[in-house]
Amino acid sequence: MLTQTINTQAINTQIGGKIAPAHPVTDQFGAITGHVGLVATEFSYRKDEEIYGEDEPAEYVYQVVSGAVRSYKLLSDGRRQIGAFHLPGDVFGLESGATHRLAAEAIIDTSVRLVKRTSLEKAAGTDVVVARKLWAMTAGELRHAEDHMLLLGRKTAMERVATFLLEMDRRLAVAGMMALPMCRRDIGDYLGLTLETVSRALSQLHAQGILGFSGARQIVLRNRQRLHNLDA
Amino acid sequence: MLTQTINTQAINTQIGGKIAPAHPVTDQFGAITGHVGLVATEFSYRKDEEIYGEDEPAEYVYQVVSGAVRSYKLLSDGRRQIGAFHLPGDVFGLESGATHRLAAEAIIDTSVRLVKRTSLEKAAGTDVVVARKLWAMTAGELRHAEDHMLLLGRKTAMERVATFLLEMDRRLAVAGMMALPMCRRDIGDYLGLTLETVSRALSQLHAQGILGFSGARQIVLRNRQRLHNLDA
DNA sequence: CGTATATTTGAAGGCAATCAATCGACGTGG
DNA sequence: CCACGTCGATTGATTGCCTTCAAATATACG
Repeated sequence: MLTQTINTQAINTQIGGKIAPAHPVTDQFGAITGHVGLVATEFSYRKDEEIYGEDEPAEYVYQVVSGAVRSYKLLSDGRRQIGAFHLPGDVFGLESGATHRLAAEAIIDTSVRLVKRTSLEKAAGTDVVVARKLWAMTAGELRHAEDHMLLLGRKTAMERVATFLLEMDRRLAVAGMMALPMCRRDIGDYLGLTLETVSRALSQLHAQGILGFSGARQIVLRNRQRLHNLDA
Repeated sequence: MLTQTINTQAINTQIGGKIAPAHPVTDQFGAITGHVGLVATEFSYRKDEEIYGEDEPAEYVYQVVSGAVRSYKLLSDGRRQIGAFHLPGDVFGLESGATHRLAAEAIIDTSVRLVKRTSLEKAAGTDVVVARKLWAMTAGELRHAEDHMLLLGRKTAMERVATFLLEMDRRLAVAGMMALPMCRRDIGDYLGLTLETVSRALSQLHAQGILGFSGARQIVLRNRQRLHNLDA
């Protein structure tokens, strides 16, 4: 399963250069592992590979090094709701309880760092700074979920797509351009829409000159203000 | 503003008899205040009174003693998404950051107990048990939000109403009957539907004999199994 | 008991889903 | 280098579920 075990300090050194270079302050994983000297491990998943299943015991906490991950729930007939996308630098799979409440899959080839949940629990039991950090990370996920409930319950299709584009622009734009790792179906399952509706909304935004394509997943926002206006 | 200040121990004694009699184990507020001897205060709100606004500084953490509370977000044009209902025994308004992410209003006349957020923060800084409890409470809210995203993004109107009824049945049924504190509009704004759609779904369930009414807000579930089947 | 509010029910319309076909991008092998 | 095949994305036509608009009925409260 696990390919290698390396010293945390070495990993933290890597972070500055490789992970989330745009947001060095928000490397929450490193903040924890660096603080208590936990041993982190690296591991890789291929496109569409499951990382963990819904209701599975939460053995590890993960941080995306490269690639992208989707967290989702399924209904019995296959309907899927993606609760979050995890991009380089993001921590996912953190649970206060014993099991994962959503399943996680690699969207593309992805490498992660991971630490045992029990190690974090133990560290939190002796170090209030770690405990505070774990709480803050869960609270951050809750904030995102609350915003997303508003989107899913009350926004129109165009508003949802506008919100999505602004979120992705904020999280993964490099030089004004974003390379989406996920397909239209993933976007639809994140926004509570069908892939066709997502495609139509993007086409409409393209026709209005609000965004440009260089391939279906390479998008450049040409007018963030108008996108904000479409976002209710 | 605040009507009285009373000893925590006395409050905890009250809890057993008055608050959440059906779930004495899950009194998380008492677990904290009892542990570190925080001073709790009681306060009352009238029907439809605001308890705090969205993005307001989070000065207090609350527990419903009696009544009911709705937490919600608004879009600029007035569309509303209720994220959660808070019933007797529930803690709400707990934030890891400095501000409330949702607004809160009393649905009916409501009394709460509250403690200063800074007191809890301080307690969590010296007592890892308190810190762990705060994390667990936020994680519980996150779990509910994740379930609710699935409902809002992927369930049909009838499935949403069935889910709602089973949730309320679990949380506030007494002797097989539930007295809903909230109106149809609140239910609709919780489920991402209109009040008319909620009403039609309830009428249909009534016509099928799955539930009975004694007044629009007094509901008795006559067949939980069939309701579960409707819940995907 | 009367009035205001909440709920139910009906009729019509609209937005997104579904069903279906074409287009385009990418990787492979000839 | 290009033909081919596959998967993903776009576009079109139609359907349908839920919303909107409207009115009647029920409930709560002074």
